[in-house]
Amino acid sequence: MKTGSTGSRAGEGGKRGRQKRMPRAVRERQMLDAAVRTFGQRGYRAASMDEIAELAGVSKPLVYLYLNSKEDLFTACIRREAAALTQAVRSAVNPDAPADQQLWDGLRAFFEHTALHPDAWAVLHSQARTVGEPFAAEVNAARAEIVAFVTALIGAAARAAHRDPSLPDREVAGLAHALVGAAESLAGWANTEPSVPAKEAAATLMNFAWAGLGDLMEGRPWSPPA
Amino acid sequence: MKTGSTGSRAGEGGKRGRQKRMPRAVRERQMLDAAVRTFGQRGYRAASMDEIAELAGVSKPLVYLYLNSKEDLFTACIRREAAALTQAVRSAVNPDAPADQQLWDGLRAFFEHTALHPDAWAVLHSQARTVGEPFAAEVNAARAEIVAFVTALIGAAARAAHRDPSLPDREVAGLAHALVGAAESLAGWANTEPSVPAKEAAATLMNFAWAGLGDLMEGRPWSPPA
Amino acid sequence: MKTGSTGSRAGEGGKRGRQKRMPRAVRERQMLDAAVRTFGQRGYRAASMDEIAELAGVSKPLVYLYLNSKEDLFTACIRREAAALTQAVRSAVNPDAPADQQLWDGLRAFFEHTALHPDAWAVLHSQARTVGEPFAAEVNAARAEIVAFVTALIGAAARAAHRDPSLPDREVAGLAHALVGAAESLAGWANTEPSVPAKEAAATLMNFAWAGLGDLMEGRPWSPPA
Amino acid sequence: MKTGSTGSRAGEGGKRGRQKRMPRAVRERQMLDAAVRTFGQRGYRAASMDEIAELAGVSKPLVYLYLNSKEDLFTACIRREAAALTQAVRSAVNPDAPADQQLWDGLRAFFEHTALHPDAWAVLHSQARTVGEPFAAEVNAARAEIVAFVTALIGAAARAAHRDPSLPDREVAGLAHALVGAAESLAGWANTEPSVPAKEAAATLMNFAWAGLGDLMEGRPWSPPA
DNA sequence: TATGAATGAGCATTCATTCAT
DNA sequence: GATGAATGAATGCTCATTCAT
Repeated sequence: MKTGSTGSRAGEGGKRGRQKRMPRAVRERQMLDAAVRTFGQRGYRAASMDEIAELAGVSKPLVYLYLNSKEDLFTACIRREAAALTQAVRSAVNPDAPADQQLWDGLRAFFEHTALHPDAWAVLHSQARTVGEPFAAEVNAARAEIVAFVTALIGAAARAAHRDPSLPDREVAGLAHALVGAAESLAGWANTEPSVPAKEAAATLMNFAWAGLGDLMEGRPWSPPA
Repeated sequence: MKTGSTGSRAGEGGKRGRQKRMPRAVRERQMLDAAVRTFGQRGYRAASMDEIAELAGVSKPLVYLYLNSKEDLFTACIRREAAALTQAVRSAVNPDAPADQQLWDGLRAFFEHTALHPDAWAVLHSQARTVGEPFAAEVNAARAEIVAFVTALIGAAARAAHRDPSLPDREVAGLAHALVGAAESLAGWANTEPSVPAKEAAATLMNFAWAGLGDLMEGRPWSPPA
Repeated sequence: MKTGSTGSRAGEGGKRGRQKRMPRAVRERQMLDAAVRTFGQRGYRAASMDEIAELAGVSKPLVYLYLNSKEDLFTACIRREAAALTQAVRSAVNPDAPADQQLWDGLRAFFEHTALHPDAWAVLHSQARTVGEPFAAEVNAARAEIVAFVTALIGAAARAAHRDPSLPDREVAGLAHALVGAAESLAGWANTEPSVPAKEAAATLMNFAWAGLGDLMEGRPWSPPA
Repeated sequence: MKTGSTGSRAGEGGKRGRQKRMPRAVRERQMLDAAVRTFGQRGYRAASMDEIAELAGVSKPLVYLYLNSKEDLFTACIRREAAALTQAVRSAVNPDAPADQQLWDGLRAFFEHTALHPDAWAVLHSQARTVGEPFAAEVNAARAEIVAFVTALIGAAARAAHRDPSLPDREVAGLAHALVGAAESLAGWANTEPSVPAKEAAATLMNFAWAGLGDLMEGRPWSPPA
């Protein structure tokens, strides 16, 4: 809904060619859209402010006036898209549902969101991992938030399963990292290969994560609730 | 002009300052080492040929003489490190062992290798994902090789489990991607957090992948063979 | 559209934030004040119109509306501050007093004024010397006026001393330049070093100028009249 | 002798148009010459690296390779020209001569040097006074060295004149500042007005400084020794 | 085999200045 | 009388790449 996949919104009238005089908030969103797209496709270093400004339909000075610097612009992209993604996942999950249901819902939302906003996903996933850049903290924070979310999910599920003692914390953290990594990888796979729908990707991962390869091989897949 | 018989101290003696006249193969390896290190730490765009040349202890023109261009140099890094990694994994796996043993051995080798060569791993994993760059093909090929390896492994295991019909090919491919992604993510986690040994990372992943979260929660973890 | 009778608090009341609707003369003085301060502290090139406008508490277009361009603004600063300085000096000097008294009074006024308005002095002295800039003429004119004043002073004194032939014009001009330069340098010194009061600076210069180093060394300083 | 007033040294042959492949030291001197000229004529901020590079007959990257940054380049100019000027003055003064002789010799050397290298003098005097710039320290150091030299001279003269107690230190420092300022001002005057030879400027200042205006008016000028 | 010298092209950033309201 | 929105044109600096030796 916000990452500029939708080219030009119809109805604003006429010629195209550099719309003039819009309120700051609108221009800022246009710039962020353009930036997400450019950063997503070229990477942070390779993206040029010229290209972003042009794609946003404004002059470069305006970009600087509103967003300060390339680094700040990128940080703003990260923040916006990370918030959008976590929001999408969070609002798809019912915290009172059983653990596998929660996971299933979250994964579906995740794959749907990443499929819908591939550039945003590229910014978060591929481009942002670069070490040494000053925004590394921002990116890691975003990822850490997701991992923490999953960690809590798994931990709660484990406790709910009456196990005592439950899994050690470090084990749980490791599992969360593994799960998130698997999801990231599958998201890339689903977007690259022609037509792997979000639901199928989610199902594959759910099978993998919940039943385990061992069960799958024995013909005991996990099956979607409800 | 001056035919240097022993003008400068031969061999490794002395202060270190810029060794002269060594065979091409050696020089090339020095350059690749420097390049992997620099690319791994800075990323492709941020790494400068100046820095690489200096770290390699040679002049820039020599780098160009031997390795042609920044792009070619990076491609060479990818190729070398991808080969090293796949070689490490492959040679740890006995194709006649049971599937879970094979997976276990492969994972251990993977985590050990990435822990041992973090810059190489960074080049393969983080830095190389950048789309749009001309070497994307090379990187994808390397990853595809690993995925194919895992795919074959899982496929064989499934067939060996007497299931009929076995899992559909696309499902298997998806599982392989998930597994590889989980491994990649865990490798980053193991290297970042203080002191998660390769073996533990491998065990965590093996548990996750083989037994599944469901089993784990019920207290039925996978246990290492032998 | 809305005819602002007393919509916003009139006069000086309230928080300070951007006073609306004041007479042009007042606004102009605010701008010049801000400009003198900024130019004095940053220099002509380094000062930005943004900073000046902000310091003046108005928007940039207003500055342009009233003062046309950066160059014109700077010229206006020069003119205002040069007039203030010469006025201060002139009005301190009684043209009927003896020459040394006139010089003494003028110097004191000069050092007092520059100590009181360091930014104005910086604009006149340091920042404005830049050759090549289009306002060089204005600055030189201001300085020339002071030199001419001193020249006249010295010339009159010489003639009054019954010397015949009096000092040649060029010699007098040179002396005036020397005296002005010495005063400028001492003004900088007095303002930089901690606590050299204007009066002391004036006395030092008066001694130097009137008695000469030779006399000083022989123990024959000039002593203030009255 | 070193500030590029002399356009192109004859004898290096032929076409002009970007001499190729010269040793680093030579190129560096060319760059400094060009920089002194440009900074002297335009000022620090207004001078562009492009212009300097072009005037030096090299490409901009080479300037950066050899001299690092605009700031460093300017600092190098200051250092070189300050050293040249102080050297010129120092080597003209015989420390065993009487004080007025020393002053006379020093002043002559000063006016000759500044007349010979007007751009260098502009860099030292006009352009460099800008406050807030990072090289202010360098410039002030250079000026402080000259002032210290003059201070020592005056102090020694005072002591040699058997006066007891001699002038207080602060008084001496003030006199030195006044003298240096007068010299600076006269240097500008001598260079601006058509044809005031160095010797005449020196004589004017010497009269002013040594005899004092009072003596001059009474017809008792200082007369050159020897 | 190996390098000091050199550059074309691009990039992030800033600034004085102007519309349209 | 006053301003939010917007830009053309520089400017400092870096980098991959190549000669000439």
